[in-house]
Amino acid sequence: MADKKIPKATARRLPLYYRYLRFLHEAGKERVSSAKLSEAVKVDSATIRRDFSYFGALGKRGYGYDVEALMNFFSKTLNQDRLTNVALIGVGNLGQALLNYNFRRNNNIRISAGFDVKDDLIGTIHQGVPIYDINEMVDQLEMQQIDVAILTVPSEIAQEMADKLVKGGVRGIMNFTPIRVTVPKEVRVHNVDLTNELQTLIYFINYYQDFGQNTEPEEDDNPLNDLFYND
Amino acid sequence: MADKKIPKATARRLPLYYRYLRFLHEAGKERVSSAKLSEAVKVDSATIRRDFSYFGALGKRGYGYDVEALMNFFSKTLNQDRLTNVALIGVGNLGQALLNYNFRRNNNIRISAGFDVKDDLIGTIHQGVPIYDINEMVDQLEMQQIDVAILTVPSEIAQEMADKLVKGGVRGIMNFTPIRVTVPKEVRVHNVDLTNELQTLIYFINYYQDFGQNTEPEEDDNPLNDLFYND
DNA sequence: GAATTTTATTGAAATATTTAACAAATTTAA
DNA sequence: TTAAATTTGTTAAATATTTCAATAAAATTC
Repeated sequence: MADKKIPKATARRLPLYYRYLRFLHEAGKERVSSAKLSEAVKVDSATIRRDFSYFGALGKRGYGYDVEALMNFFSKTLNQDRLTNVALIGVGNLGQALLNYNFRRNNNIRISAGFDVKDDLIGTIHQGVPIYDINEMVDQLEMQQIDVAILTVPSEIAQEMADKLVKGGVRGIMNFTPIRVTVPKEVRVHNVDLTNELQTLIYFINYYQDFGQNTEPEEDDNPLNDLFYND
Repeated sequence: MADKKIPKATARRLPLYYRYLRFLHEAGKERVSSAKLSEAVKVDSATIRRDFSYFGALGKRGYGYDVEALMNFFSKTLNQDRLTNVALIGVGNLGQALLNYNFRRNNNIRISAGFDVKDDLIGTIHQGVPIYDINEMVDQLEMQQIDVAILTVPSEIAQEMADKLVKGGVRGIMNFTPIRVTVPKEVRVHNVDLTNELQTLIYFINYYQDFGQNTEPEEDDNPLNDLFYND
């Protein structure tokens, strides 16, 4: 692995590259260029080459990239060569949808334990995943050595649950609650805030009509392309 | 008021500010400082002040910001002063969870129509939302003047559905499929890729910890950079 | 009412990220 | 075999974003 610092923006794109490489591999493709990749993942080809270059020279000039080799490289880089167990905290509405979602299908990630407070859920098995009492959470997390959790509980108990997760040794939290939880700096939190997403989208379509991703042939110059927000 | 362009990074944080202002208002608070806000939303106070300043002088020196006034300002800015109807394309696993999710509770956003191919869904009402045949989609979108859609269909038909959405006049798409759809540049797509999220999280906890980069002040992290790839 | 404190605003500096440009390596075609 | 075409890797430039520092205004305290 490269000993240079990987920019966060680059890190966030890696799964995207990885997924498309898997697709190409499955389709029997042996080589791919940054230009072709760019088309599929909608990231500028210069950015792709720049991203790859942080990891060293992965391609060949005049040739492109070897699909299988690159796929394997990213598989390792993304820890997809070993199974990652994930805990689901809160088996409610969204939680159950995520259980069904089945991350494992194309990935070495699976939800291996669920936790809830509801008596009628505790002790049951959903989609093959056992649901435990939240009181057992710290113990179970330690015992099962789980270090990633998905947090889908009511806002009111989000921080409390985050504290328990930290106590249980979890190092990464995917937080679906709108609360920005406080955790020690060595624990990583990714927030997925669906309401925020929608509001931002609505804001953008009203004020930034020009910046949508465009991959279609450029129409002629649109004065809106330099629209400024005035109010 | 400022006639400067609002940075996208700023725009993405607006809903976060808005939500916390609503909370403060409900709690009867009349004023708030950028420092206090910073604590709750986990964004550096300097960034908050800078963000606000793009919209003009919203606060008072030595005092802070008037909660109600600021809340109302953002309400307008985020179009929360009028109802936004959203279409749900694909009433499956995740789709139904989103129907239950009920964006409307604290927001002027509601899913007002669902679309699917399954006969047993078509014609039914879920959470008060009528489900239509996907063949009626273009017509219904036009008739109901819906301009935002949530896309939760199987990958294979993601592009096809996106095309229909565009034809129906939709200007914003929240895309839960892993496919990066191609749309005209005036249509905005926000990608929410749950598998990507998890993989990135796993990458971060493994890679960035090994390299000791977890001491950055940003550890609580700028949550809003996590989701979007299409900028 | 003067002194002190708080805190927004603003411009500038520091970081981070994306895009552009192009030499070097390789492949392909003639 | 050689010339043309392709495509990477990398440096530099351009953008975008965040953070810092200086200042000024308002509010509070004494």
